[in-house]
Amino acid sequence: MTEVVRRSDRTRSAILAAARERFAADGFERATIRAIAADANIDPSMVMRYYGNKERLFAAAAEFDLRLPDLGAVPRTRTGRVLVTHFLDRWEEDETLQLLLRTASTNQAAVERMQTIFASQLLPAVAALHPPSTEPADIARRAGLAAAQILGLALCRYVLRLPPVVTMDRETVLDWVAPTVQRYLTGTPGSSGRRG
Amino acid sequence: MTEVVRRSDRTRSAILAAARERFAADGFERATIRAIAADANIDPSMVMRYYGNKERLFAAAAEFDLRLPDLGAVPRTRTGRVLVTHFLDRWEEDETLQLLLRTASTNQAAVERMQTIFASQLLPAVAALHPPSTEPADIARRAGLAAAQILGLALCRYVLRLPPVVTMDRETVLDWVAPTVQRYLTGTPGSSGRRG
DNA sequence: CTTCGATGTCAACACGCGTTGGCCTACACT
DNA sequence: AGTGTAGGCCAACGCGTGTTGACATCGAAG
Repeated sequence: MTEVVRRSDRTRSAILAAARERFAADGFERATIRAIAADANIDPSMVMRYYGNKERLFAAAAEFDLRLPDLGAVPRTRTGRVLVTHFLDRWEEDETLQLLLRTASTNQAAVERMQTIFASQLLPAVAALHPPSTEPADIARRAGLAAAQILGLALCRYVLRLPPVVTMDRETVLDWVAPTVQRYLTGTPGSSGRRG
Repeated sequence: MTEVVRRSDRTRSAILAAARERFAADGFERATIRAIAADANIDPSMVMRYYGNKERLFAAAAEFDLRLPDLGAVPRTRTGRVLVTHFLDRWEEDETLQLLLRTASTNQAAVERMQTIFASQLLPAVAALHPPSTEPADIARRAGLAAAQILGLALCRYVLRLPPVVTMDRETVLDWVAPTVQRYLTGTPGSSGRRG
């Protein structure tokens, strides 16, 4: 079974790239099959041929891997900084995260994708920071709080474009936000962050 | 000039209430004039008569006042807790905030409304915590960070419905998030919160 | 009682959408 | 050269939308 490169593969990926761009920019409803097809320089009916319908095209475009590092392998006091840095990178190199954030407000499929990514990618990464005996609810809460902070930052920076949040350079963001995430991951409610 | 109560006022406000509900639940595009009119038990053309078009109806439905307390009047170490408490109340008693959060992802008007609310309501409230000589950029950054944390919490709790964030009771949320906001408002990047 | 504006209904328009099916074209294989 | 098939285009469908204008009804003022 050698992998044959079909001629259609180029078209398929052109459609997917255009779809990601349009969905990220306009959301699910306002991104039209016609516009996506035009961006990919093909006929709208091709989109249907390859992806069946708009929903399935969206599902394909919303496929996403956070590629989280192994948080257990970095110094415990630096996990917050590492995680926030990683997310900033990911936001800026792959528009799929913006796509999900934009569409999740109106699209149930996107919400479910977000929930899945949270449960299957972020949660295990946070769990790696704590002994197996730790209460699952504790770990889940920590992951949820970290997600809230990180997604809120992305929302204000990339979607709402609140001027002061857009202007802040990477280092400033890290200096302020990393300690917060650090506390959520390994600290206690009132404290600044260090704990066993 | 006595205020005359027109018979149409009931209809107007019925439309507005239905519009808020639909926009909050479905977003701008999927909330249809027909559905809103049906909820208000009137004809779709009435909506046009009273609000002109869908955009203006949305603008009317998205009118919002945060009703922020005077942060200068509460003990300095409790501003974080007060602010987060106030937002939790506001989220739950007035669906307009959810409406804005949901629609801002796809609707430019909602984005601008959010930016305006930030600049004209949150920013001054934060400014009241600092001497007039404070750098405006510093105040804006603090307000932006607080907004990111609070909106991220709302996003995960009310829109994405991440289970651990939904489950957390009010007190737990406050114990974790209030110190963060406190630090953003009055602390320094690395610290836990107290400063002049 | 008549009149007239405010309030509300009905039917229809034009448009853009997702989606479909038939047709054309190019290329690999015999 | 002939043929089968994958890749691609075109024109059209049915539908729901925002929006419009003509018509009905109510309630107060003359």
